[in-house]
Amino acid sequence: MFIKNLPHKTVERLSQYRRALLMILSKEKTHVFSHEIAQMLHITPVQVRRDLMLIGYSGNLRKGYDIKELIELIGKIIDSERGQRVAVVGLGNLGKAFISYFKGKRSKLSMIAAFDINPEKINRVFDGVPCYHINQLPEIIKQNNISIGIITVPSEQAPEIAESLVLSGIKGILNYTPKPLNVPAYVYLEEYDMITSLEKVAFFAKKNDERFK
Amino acid sequence: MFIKNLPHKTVERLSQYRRALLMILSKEKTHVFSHEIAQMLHITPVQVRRDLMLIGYSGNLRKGYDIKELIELIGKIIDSERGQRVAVVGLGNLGKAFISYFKGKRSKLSMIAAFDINPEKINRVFDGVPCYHINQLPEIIKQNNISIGIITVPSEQAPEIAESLVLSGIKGILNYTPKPLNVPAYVYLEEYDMITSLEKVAFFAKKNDERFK
DNA sequence: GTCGACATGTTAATAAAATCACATCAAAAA
DNA sequence: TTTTTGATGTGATTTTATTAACATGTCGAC
Repeated sequence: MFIKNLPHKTVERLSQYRRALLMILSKEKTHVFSHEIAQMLHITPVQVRRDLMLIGYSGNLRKGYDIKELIELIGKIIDSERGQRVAVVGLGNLGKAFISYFKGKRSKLSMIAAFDINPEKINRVFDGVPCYHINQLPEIIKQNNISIGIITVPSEQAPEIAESLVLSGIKGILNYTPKPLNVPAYVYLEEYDMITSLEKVAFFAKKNDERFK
Repeated sequence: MFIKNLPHKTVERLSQYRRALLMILSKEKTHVFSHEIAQMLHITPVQVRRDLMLIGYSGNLRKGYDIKELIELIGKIIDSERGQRVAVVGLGNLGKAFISYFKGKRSKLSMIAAFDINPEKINRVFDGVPCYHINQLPEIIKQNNISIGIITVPSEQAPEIAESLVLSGIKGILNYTPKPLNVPAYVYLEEYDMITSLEKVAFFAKKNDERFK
């Protein structure tokens, strides 16, 4: 399914719509209104309708949107038909958090491998995911056709890991390290830094506080 | 220090500038050019200059920006003069990751407490941070004047935790749960969902792949 | 039947963020 | 001195994202 140039924010929200819809889907409730979706995610109904417009989905004027149909359509758009395989590099607390959190979420994404350098972790299975030594990374990535890598190693090591992932043919990287990475244009890179988020919250909390005082 | 209405994105970058600058600060290197900062963070020099303009900082036309001065100025803007105290609710893998990650980062933010319900964790210290039972939360938050809460509990419990934090007088919340929260306007709320991020990477990786094929 | 209530779908307007384009200036080089 | 180089600072523009406004359509009530 092709929709040209879906905005980044819309893609994020589609993922959230789907999850919210999966939660409320039931025998009794087969349809949902834009304002209901909006309320669940604390956004406006217009935003929801606009997003659905962008993916070309039409609801029923009186009943709202068919939940099941909508879930399926979102899947057709954001999932890859053949599924995508994911690996976590760095099985520290954050890597583990990701894996546990991921587990059980049904999805076209499957968590295939973890990598670390700690001998105690290597060749063991964490939450269903086997852990290998980092120098097996290229081999395992290629063999299993893993296309997405999540980097949760200490930041100094992030650049070499990224390079190794790219050389192994990865298509997308999610970097949780504060070290900004350099990747070629054909690899999609998303970065998230927890400390920055915290400082942002601190800043706006302070500001809010002054404003409401 | 007051600058009216700094854009969200600028605040995020200021946090990153500061960290990058702290890394390169040394006796030999006292000044930095906008294009150097830009290169470190993979953004454009104009973006950097624009951000610095917004906080009213002027560089030297020939030498660039005084690193030390800039670090200090950013501190004056994004830090709270009296410091802010932070607590993590939920000492699972993610909560631990946050604490370890946070440790040692010098800053006006101090991690004061963790909360959990697991008896094995309660009344023990993790990475310098004491862990209490969740029903002590209001008490500890108030006593220690904690103004920022990070939520890393399982998502079902997130709403009640958020409510409890708000009632205890928290000023900002960072929610790592996929459950969108409801808080009054005087509390700043930032939400981040790892699964959504991953799905986003998956989507754009797929798209990129098609485009470059 | 027709009217009112209430959703959807979409164009237009606005706001937020990033980028372009260039005036300006200081120092080194000619 | 004068010119060239290479940086900053910022108005103007473009791009991205959100919100407003409203035309349209369907069902139930009367």
